[in-house]
Amino acid sequence: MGKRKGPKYEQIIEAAVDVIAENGYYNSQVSKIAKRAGVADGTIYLYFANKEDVLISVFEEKMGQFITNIKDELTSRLSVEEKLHSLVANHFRQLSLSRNLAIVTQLELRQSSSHLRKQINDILKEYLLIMDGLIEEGKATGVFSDDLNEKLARQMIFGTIDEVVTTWIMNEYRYDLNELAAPVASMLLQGFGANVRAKQ
Amino acid sequence: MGKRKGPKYEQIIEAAVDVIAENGYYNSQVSKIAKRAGVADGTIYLYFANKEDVLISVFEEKMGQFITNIKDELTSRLSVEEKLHSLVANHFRQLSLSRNLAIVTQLELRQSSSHLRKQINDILKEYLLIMDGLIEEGKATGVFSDDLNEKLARQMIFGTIDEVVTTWIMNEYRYDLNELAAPVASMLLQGFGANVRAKQ
Amino acid sequence: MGKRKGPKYEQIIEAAVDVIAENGYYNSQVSKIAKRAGVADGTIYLYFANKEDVLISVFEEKMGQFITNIKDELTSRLSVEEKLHSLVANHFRQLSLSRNLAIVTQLELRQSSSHLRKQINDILKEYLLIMDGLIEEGKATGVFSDDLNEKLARQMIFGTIDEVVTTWIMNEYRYDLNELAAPVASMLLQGFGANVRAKQ
Amino acid sequence: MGKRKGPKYEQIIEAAVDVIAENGYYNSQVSKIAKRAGVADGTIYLYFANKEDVLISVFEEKMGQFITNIKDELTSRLSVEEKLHSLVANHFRQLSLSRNLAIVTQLELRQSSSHLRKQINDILKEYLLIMDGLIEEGKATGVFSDDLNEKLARQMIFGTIDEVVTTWIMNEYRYDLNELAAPVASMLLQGFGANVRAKQ
DNA sequence: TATGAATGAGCGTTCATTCAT
DNA sequence: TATGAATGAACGCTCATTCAT
Repeated sequence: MGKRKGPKYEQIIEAAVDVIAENGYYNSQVSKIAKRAGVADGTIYLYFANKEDVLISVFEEKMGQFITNIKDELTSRLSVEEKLHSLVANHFRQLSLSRNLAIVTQLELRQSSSHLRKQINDILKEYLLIMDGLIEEGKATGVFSDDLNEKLARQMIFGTIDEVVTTWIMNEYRYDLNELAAPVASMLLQGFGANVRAKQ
Repeated sequence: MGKRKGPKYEQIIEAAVDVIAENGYYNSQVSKIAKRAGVADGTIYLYFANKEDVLISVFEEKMGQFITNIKDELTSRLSVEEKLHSLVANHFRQLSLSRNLAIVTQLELRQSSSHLRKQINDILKEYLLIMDGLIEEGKATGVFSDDLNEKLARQMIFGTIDEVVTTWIMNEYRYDLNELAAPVASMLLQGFGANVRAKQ
Repeated sequence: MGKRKGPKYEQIIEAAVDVIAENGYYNSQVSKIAKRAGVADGTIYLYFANKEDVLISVFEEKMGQFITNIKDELTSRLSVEEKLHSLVANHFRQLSLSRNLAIVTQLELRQSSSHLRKQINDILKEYLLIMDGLIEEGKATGVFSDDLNEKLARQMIFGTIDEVVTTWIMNEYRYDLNELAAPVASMLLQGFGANVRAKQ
Repeated sequence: MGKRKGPKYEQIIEAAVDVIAENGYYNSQVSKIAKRAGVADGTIYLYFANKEDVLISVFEEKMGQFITNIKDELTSRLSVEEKLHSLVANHFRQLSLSRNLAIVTQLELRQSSSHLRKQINDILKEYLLIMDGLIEEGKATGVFSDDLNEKLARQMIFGTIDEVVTTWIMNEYRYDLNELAAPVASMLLQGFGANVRAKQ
């Protein structure tokens, strides 16, 4: 169990995302995922320890790539303001491009047991660390207020981004999520004490 | 079914909150709630249509009072800044006072089926409308930027508050949530273009 | 329990017939019968030992009157042929007049446990004895064949009448059951060796 | 669900007949049938859609063979009188050979919901059509009266056979059902106007 | 007598997981 | 590796019956 290799592993992950997005978390039986992946039910257990392991792996794989993409853009030499905007824009862009992934991470996977969600949070930690670094840099460079509470600032970034994406899904993608990156980043920066009047 | 009265109704609601907080949403069987409430399984069905109805009622009852409390404080003649601070502080205070309720609303109830969450959203709508009113007032009185995106602003308020509370729970209440109301409100106001330097 | 008196007893019996006819045997809960009878659930148990007792009593009361009616007409001085015709006609007439009773005795009560049906059979015994007497008389008077198997003859009478009524109900009363009394009696008599050519 | 194959399907059908015959229709839980069949509860649902489907299938399988057997004998070149006798004798013989089946079809399955009984009736229809054909032939060949009501005649055949079998079961098989075929057929034929004195 | 709120045993069905092939 | 038939524990809900008032 837990041997990660071969194309089957990927097939199952992809199938899980699609099945969960289409049927909802609690209608996503192992047998349904197996069928969609084109493998037998039992095969799932050759690649994953159990159903929960499949779901965690979905998040791991997908969020791993997600975070890598965001990191990649941040390494370039950008101002803090540009970095925050880049992070938000990248976050929105990636979820815009894969609505199934958006549904799964924003809605369906949150229905999982609190135990599973703790593990998901661990995976998210790397993403949060990126935000932490960004805030630190903002303060160090004098762009953000000295008295800014860093932890709260990060929670504000994540909470806002998260809520904006969720609302977009709940509104059935009726507007372009990408267009919200600029105003969202602007509000956040302003909240942190950066002078962004000009940008808005 | 669905006759709301007597002490049993309240007992069941309270039992449900405790059981869900302690066992998690998907480990909260009807029989467990009944036992905790000190009634027979069947008695649940004299007061509620089904299990889902119990959960919706938990949210209705608790959120109803929650929102009423927040509204009550807002009717006083306060500035927009004071109102936003009051809202955040009140939100944090109420959840500080009932950790089980906090767990249930922030973590466990989100595991419910999307069908149930839609109903929960309807209840939340009233809360969101309060926020909308506040933002409108802020723009009308010139406290907030003219070009503030109202929808996004509300999502920022809700997303931030929500994330702050969730993080507090995930950190096992290791700090005082109430002390975060002022900085959170301040960051939000600043994000909306209000001049709040002095207050912080 | 089992005190048979007062108008409530009758009310409950009547309510049971109606409720069973309208809802079917397995949708006829005690509470439904009580509501229809205009009494509390618990009151049923002041007049009947349990639900099964209600059902047996329905059959007892209704079949008792049913059989009495048939007996009354048979005491008159009629020929065997006339008596058989009278029995069939009377049977059909009574069920024609109360379709709810017909549904209950022909369809719904047969869904009861085999235990209950044994008791129903005991009640029917009196009716069967009437038929037995009739057949005996037919043989004694030479109207029926000497070698007629009396038990079988009775089963033929009952089985035929029963099936004709059931078929009539299954066909939703689309024809007049009463008009079938003459041909049915005629077939039976002929089957028993009576010369009924002229009558048909 | 509903995949009919392998020995398990047969096992479950046979187990159902035995369990129903021994415990009565409403004491025949799925778990009891599964245990008797030597399979897990869940296995039932690999072969049948639900409990009702098991019961319908019992009737389908058993009645299907029952009717086929009767048909097979009727295709031979027999007189109408012989055919009717054959039908009755065959009916009696088959139920004599499987008392559990007799109990199930005559007593227990009649307790099923009217919905289920409608489906059972559909299966029986083929049997009734055989009887219809027989009666028609009787009239066409002048064996039966010209003025015989065909519908009633069929109800007489079915009602009589049915009642004779039921009575035999209620009398706990104390006599040989097969011996009743001749007199029953004779009575029926005579009732239809056939000259059968000689045969009896 | 009469009430009706409360009881709790009982059951059909699902689905994650196993294992013989 | 891969299969998929088989497993059986688990749970929401109903309803006949009781009993305090």
